[in-house]
Amino acid sequence: MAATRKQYPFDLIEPKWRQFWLDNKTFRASDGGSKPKFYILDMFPYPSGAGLHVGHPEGYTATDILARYKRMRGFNVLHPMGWDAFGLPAEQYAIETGTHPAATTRKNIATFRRQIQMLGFSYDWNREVDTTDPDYFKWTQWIFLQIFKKGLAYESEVPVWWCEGCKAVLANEEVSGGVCDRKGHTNVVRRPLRQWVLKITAYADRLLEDLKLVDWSEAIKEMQRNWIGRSEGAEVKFQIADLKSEITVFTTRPDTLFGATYMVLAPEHPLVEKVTTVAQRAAVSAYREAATKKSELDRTDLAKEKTGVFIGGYAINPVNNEKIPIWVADYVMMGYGTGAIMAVPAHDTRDLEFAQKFNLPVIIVVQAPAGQESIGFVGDGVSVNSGLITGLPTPEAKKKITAWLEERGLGKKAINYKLRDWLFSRQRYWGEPIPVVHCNKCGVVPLPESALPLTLPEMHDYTPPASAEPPLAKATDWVKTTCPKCGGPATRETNTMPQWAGSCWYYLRFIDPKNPQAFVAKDKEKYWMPVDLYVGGAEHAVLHLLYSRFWHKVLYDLGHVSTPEPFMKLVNQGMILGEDGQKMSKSRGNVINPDDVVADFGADSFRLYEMFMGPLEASKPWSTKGIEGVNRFLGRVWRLFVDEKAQQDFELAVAAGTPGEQALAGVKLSPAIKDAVPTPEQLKLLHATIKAVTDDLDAMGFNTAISRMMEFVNEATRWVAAGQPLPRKAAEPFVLLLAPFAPHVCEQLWTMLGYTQSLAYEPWPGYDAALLVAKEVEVVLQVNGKVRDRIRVAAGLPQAELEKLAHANEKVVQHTAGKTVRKVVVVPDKLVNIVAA
RNA sequence: GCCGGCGUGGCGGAAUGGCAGACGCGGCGGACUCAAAAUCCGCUUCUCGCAAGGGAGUGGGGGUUCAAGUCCCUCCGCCGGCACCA
Repeated sequence: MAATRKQYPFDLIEPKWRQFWLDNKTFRASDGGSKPKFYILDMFPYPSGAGLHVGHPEGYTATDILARYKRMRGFNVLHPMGWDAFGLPAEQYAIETGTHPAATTRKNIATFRRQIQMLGFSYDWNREVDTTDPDYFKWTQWIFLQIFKKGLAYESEVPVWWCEGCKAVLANEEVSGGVCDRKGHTNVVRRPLRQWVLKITAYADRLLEDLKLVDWSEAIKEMQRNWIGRSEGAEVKFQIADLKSEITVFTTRPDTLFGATYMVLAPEHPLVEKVTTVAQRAAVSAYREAATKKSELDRTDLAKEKTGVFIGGYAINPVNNEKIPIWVADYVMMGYGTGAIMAVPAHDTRDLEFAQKFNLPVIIVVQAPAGQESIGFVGDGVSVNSGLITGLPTPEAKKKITAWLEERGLGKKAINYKLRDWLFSRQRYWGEPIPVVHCNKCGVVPLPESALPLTLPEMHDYTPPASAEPPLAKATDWVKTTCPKCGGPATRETNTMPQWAGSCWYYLRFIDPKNPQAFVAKDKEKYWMPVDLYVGGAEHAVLHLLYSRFWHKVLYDLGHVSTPEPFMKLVNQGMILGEDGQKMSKSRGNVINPDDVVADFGADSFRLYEMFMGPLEASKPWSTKGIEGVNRFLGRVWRLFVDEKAQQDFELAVAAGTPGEQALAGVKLSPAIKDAVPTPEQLKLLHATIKAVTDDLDAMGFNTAISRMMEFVNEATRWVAAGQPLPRKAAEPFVLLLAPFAPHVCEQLWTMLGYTQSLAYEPWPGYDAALLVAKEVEVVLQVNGKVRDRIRVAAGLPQAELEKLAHANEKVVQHTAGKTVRKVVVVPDKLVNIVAA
């Protein structure tokens, strides 16, 4: 590309307008006014050292187009950008090189800001936030204190995932199958550690329930539902034979209680020790030890074959007083329900597999519907062999047996969630310090608000102590403090917050980014919230969105925010793959760098291409040929508008060394653009284009909107080639339509059209529906559903008239000859279908 | 295994149950040019045919309908999520 001629001088146009927008603060949003508000948000990026990736601008371009469109439609638009800048890579880099993470972060942010600004996004840069800025994380800490004071933060000894590779504790969500999600390390082990945990489970029901308030894709809602994993059932107590203890199990199928033929405890279950008989002791301890080791390695590998050991003890089934054996098996997890189950092999796939392997009895207690085998049937049927519930369909049987248990104090209705409390502390340096101290006298004491922000101490050595203590433990001067309550000696908390913390509430700070009195002023919050549209990658479908909804609800309960949900509409952009159709990665060598693309084709082409590739939500491969195509389109637009002679002069001038700005100013409007009256044909095309682009934008159909504009340009080029003028009344609205997509070149064209102000707030063109009504239409004539001819007729012809025309048509006659007409279907202005046999 | 989503030309992708393949890429042909590039114009689902014209066609099979890429059933494949959740 470098050697070939540019389609148009984007290299001069684009920097000029970017500077103009920054200098004039064109996109500053005011916190109020008479216009309706529209808050359109991108998921802010982690500014990595690798710089911007072509995947980032996809969502950013989509939101930018909508932000610009909404401004033109008269909305007061809030469209901000910032940096989710705490995180491990900067800390790793610090460990390797001694560079302070803050310095690395500053540098990376500068790169990201430059690259994002290079694309001409209409962010209100006065609202930029950075999660590592003490003025920002002061409020992250403040919110933590509100959560703490509400009793939703607690300390707990938690067996955590410790990654030997990262030298760091990972959240459950960061480990999959014993492998570290961040870097792919495989040496991840469990160790118990004192941790801060947030009680997100207290909000499980509302997080689930309120999904119906938001306009998100069903797929994402479903993912959240699955993650929360609510299931209704009962807790049932089983007496242990010859012991005073009892085992409580959780089951979703209390109706199958009569079919329970054994019980299983998780290997970690505290009762295992107590119930194991002397004879079984050796076997049980060996099994438990093996299970722990396995769980340290790769749990998913266990999914193959069931294992377990009989522990010697028996339990009494409360419904029929049968003695059933108690086993220990690792297919029961300590972390879910009560860590113990009643096994009903006839109606649970896992129990059946286990029972078959160990020859345990299988008793049918649910009759499957006709034609289905009852053994292994896990759906709803009719209870059999089940005493008082025999003969009842499953839902009623559940209700009745639960009530029966409840009356006798043997059990109760219960609800369980897969969702666990949120492990909130990290043993890292580069995160928000948790603003509490540990006092020997007073215990855990929150810092007073006046002590915020609690900043990180300067350190030279960021390596964690081998003890798995956080690196902050090494900053002894910082750690030593006094208790805010009793004034006695105390130590600071050395854990820091996870990266999720800062991103849990950034959308609120954008509303009031510099407020020193509050995390957000009440009136501004009320004006801007909720976020009308939130766009980001699907990788945050569960965690980020769940955590931030949780914080938002806590703030809502405390009266700090006015809406129960933060994000009204959510859209996930798809991934951009490499030209080979594979995920972009350095190792594959298929990474496209936005800097190169912008240098070759300009930001407008880059934006336009990212939108033209396909639907926003789909994954699609990058194509260099494709971007050449849209670049060509913008070239056609340019040539449609500029005077050919002036363009040649411009090129000569630039070649001769005239400063670009001056040369550009000499480029004049094409003489074909005149104050002429548009022809009916031109008007029709213009209005059809306006309607299509408007409708497509409202539906976020960016790719099809661009197609429509291409069609307009193709047609308009033909007019001009044929010597027709391009009336201003058609040219100007077109520039406005294209402006949200390719703002730089459109601003330039707008200037050439004689305007002295930015087009950013020009009213969006309207269309006249009456102009779209065709006078003549093409009607398809079908015989037995096959197209045989097309005829042009006046629009609005009555059905009988159309039918008559069809019967008279030569081609139709050919295909109906010798047949009897059975039926005729007429769709006015569209088609006639003659059914004949 | 379970839950989502998706299968349309050589490629990216369009199509409120009513003309499948808009738009772009690529390809072919033409104009301009000494020539090339750039640009402009035309053609381009496959197949039979010199043509006129015919036939087939939206992952496979079945169904509903005058009419199905679109709705229903079933199977296959790909992508994403969860994964012994009791």
